[in-house]
Amino acid sequence: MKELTKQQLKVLKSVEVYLNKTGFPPTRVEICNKLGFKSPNAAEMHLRALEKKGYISIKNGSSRGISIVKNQKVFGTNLDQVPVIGLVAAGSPTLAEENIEKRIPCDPHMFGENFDYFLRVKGLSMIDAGIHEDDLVAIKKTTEVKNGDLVVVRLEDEVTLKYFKKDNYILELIPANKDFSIILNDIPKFKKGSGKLKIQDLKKYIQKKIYK
Amino acid sequence: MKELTKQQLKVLKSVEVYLNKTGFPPTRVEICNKLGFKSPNAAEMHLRALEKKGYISIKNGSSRGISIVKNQKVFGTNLDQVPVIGLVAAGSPTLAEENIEKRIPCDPHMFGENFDYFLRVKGLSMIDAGIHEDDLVAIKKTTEVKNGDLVVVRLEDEVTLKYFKKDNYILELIPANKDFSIILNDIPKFKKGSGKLKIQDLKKYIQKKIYK
DNA sequence: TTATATACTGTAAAAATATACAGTATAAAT
DNA sequence: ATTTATACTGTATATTTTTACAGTATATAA
Repeated sequence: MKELTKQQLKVLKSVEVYLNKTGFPPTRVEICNKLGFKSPNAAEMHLRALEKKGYISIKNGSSRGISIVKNQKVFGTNLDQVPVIGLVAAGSPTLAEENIEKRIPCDPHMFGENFDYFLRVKGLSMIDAGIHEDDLVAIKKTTEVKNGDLVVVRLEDEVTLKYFKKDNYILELIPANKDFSIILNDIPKFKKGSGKLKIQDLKKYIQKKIYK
Repeated sequence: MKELTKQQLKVLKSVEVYLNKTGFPPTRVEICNKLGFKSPNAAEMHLRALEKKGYISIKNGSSRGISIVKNQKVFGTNLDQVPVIGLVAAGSPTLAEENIEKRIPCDPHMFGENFDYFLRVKGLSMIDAGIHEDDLVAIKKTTEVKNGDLVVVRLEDEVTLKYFKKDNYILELIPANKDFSIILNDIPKFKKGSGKLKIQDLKKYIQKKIYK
């Protein structure tokens, strides 16, 4: 993404503000009024510069035909390639090449917050959470885990999704299927650095049955 | 929120679609082209009706000056009270007062199309569709049922959710749980006016686990 | 010194657009 | 039988808007 001049940034910001306030884009003259320009051509030239640099797109001949370009994906080429990792036990779901099932071109902000990869769900252990076999779950790496969060857990060689709950000295990892039993662990056995339990990732947004 | 006519809803949807696609609102003529109207005044009148009913706002004299009014709930006061009905067999889910579990203040257009009430799901019969016990399902009354639609079915005194499928003389009501068997019916047994089977409602949008 | 890029003013014309007015048609309500 | 609401067509016009063209001014780079 090319650098913007001070004035171009001003124009871009004023377009965004106008859009947020009114729900539709401004005209050249409206931009001029806002920024103190006296000629509509001032706005026009800044807009064309913003278009050339990929920050906005302009529909020629159309009034207010300005739209903010979110992800400067001209051909879908520079969409992020988000890796898909199978939840098939045996080792933690790392982003190492051998674990990557495939890559899906999509926007890592599609659920608002950023995420790092997709996990493909195997088995029926998450059925009560509305997550079914072959669903893709968007995973975000983090170190902050709250009670109730859905986390990716590796226990020995098994990798699963569990709800996280910690009350003082008791750590519970609750599956989302009533047919499965609750795994309940003493915290000392799995305390920080023990290497036995790793809460590696945290998940908030679920992507259901796309890209089979 | 006042009710919309079929055509007004079409216009509202087309504005939303245009906005999502382009980032700015359509002109009257563009709406006409999309919906097959031949006079810009057709769009104009629908837009003014939508404005009067509070679904959009229009900046007079401004090109493309349409914006979608998101939630006109300043205090949540003028939100519709949508009834919740328990799916507990024994009689069809009518809107009669004795069947209404409670009322939830919310926008009947929260899923785009209008709907009439919420149905609270009991049992596990819809688990494969991602619908779980105590989920609320938004129901829309209609007489148009297509194959694959999820419908509310009353059979004698039992009320359930089923997928609708009709091929010539065979009517299938398919549950969304592999553990349940498929009910398959000859159409003559349940033909129009027999009183045995009533496909009363049709459902397209699922509201999951809000307002417990 | 001479380009070259940025940043405008000022004007004007062509095209896009909103919007008013005059009708027609149909179904439902009174 | 008459009104009322919905749902348009068709035309026309004033206004909005884009956009091209001709300039001016200033700072920076070659």
